Amino acid sequence: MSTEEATAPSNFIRNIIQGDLDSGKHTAIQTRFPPEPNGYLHIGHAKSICLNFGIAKDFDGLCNLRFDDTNPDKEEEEYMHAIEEDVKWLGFEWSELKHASDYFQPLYMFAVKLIVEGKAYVDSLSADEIREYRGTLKAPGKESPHRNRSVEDNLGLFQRMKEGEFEDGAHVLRAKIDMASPNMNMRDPTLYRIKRTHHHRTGDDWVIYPMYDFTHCLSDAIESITHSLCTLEFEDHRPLYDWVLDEVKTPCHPQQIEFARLELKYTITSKRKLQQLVTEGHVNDWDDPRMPTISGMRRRGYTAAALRDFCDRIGITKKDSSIEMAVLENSVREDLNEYALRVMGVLNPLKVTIKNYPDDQVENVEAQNHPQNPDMGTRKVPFSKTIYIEHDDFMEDAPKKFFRLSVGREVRLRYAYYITCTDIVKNSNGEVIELICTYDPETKGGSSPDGRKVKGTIHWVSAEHAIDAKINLYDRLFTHPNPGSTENFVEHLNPESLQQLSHCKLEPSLANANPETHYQFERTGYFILDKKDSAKDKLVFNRTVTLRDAWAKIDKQNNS
RNA sequence: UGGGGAAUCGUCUAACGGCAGGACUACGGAUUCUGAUUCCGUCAAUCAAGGUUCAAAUCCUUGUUCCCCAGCCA
Repeated sequence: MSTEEATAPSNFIRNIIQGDLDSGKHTAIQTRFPPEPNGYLHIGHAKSICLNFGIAKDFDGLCNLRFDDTNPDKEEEEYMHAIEEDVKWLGFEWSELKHASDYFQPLYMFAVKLIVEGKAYVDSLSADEIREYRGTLKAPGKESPHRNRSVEDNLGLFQRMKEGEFEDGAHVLRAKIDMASPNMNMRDPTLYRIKRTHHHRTGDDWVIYPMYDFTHCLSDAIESITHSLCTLEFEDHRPLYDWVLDEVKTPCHPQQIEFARLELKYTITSKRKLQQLVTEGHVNDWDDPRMPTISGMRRRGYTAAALRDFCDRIGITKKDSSIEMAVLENSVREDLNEYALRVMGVLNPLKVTIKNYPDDQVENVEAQNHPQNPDMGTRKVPFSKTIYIEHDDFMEDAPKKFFRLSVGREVRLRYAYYITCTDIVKNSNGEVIELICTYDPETKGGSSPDGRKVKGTIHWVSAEHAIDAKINLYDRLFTHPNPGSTENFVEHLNPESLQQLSHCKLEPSLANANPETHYQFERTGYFILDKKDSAKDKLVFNRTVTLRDAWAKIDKQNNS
């Protein structure tokens, strides 16, 4: 974009940080984005990325990318690469790339320290028993019979857990806090579990893995994070976050601040559910353009600038909210409008024969690549006797407000001539398959010497010169505004979320289209070449987003 | 009386005791060789009830509604 992006609007977290800077509590800001590599990043992560990296950028601080890889059962290498790619694509640079697994050794030492100080113990209850002992939301839990083992016993047991002497699940290390706490997280939370799973980074070095609550706060402290930003569901974990840091006595004690997750209407932002869509084949992959994943949106043609703008617009608060798709689409249109190359493409072709146009004549009309920005230049588009126009641009029984083609009506062909429809040709089913028109040779270039007004301008391609393409049109993935809240979200998938058109006709310049360039097919929307499904002789375009359509509204009103 | 949070136009979000503002949407209108863009305009909100105050979205009291927590997930 030509204009510099303004800094993000303020919010309560930025206010806190500004306050900490003003008061001298901090002289430099350090944040982090801590994804678990167990799936692809989605629009909700984009919110967190923009927040964490955006704050670091605007306050002249640093932001780390840290993989929260403490559960090898779920985590994979593939996801890490995808996440790195997505963060970079969004336009951010991390200060350091870290892994929670980098800290397994110091974490172990911290655990030993807690044991020595009588703040942690090895419990030998089964998972089921631990659950029973935990009590309920309203009833206090009761202490494990192993809670008062001696420090020596605990040390020995924990050591042997680490050395692989016990079966998975035989023992866990727990913090000794308060089994009667009204906060369930404080009822002696598990710190370590035995898990004989190969870790994608540490291999088989460890058979015990630290839990999130133990790992996260300490990782933050190790990295000298000043503000640890996370979502609302971790609010109840903050006392534990602080407890661990206080008991381990880390020199750095980051402040955890929670904000509301992003919810987008008519979609889901749950890695588990997105994963399910992929595994059950409801979508083609994580980067299916209908997915709210960063990779899906990228493939669809959404831009990083649009996503950043969207994240700025939605704000940061502690209130549960659900954003309308229109906000996202607005950000996408606003960005693309600036620089998308204007071209002509016909999605549903209707043949038009211009009977008074010379049979073998071909004229190259000059078309602007961006009417609002002449610097983007012009191109030549071939025009001939037989062309295709959009089927929707003809109506047999057209209302007065319909400014396009109908028998006896005149329209302007963009950058070419005025044509008037004189006859129509139908097939045996009564469907219109061809229009017979005349053109006015005096109107070349799109204006007439007599200055007569033509209300409608339509796009077209020369039949002989057109190139064929497939085009994917997308609609919302779900028909329910909040599919995630329903019993079975899969039941609410929109059967019409993907419409594939296979006989589209595009102007010849598109033969050289590349998947990095955003196009506006005039009057129909923004498109991008699909980088996966396209080949030299087989073009596949994805419609990123439609243009606003005033006629669609009028038409809808007429029909209702 | 388990604990922890949150309530402002249809949807988001500002205002931190002093004119309830902005964005998106919707609806009008102007311009237009894209029914696009651009421009102008209109509709539209403080969860409720009390209280304090010259003045309350903001402070106090009492309610109401919604969200989160009982993984050896994060």
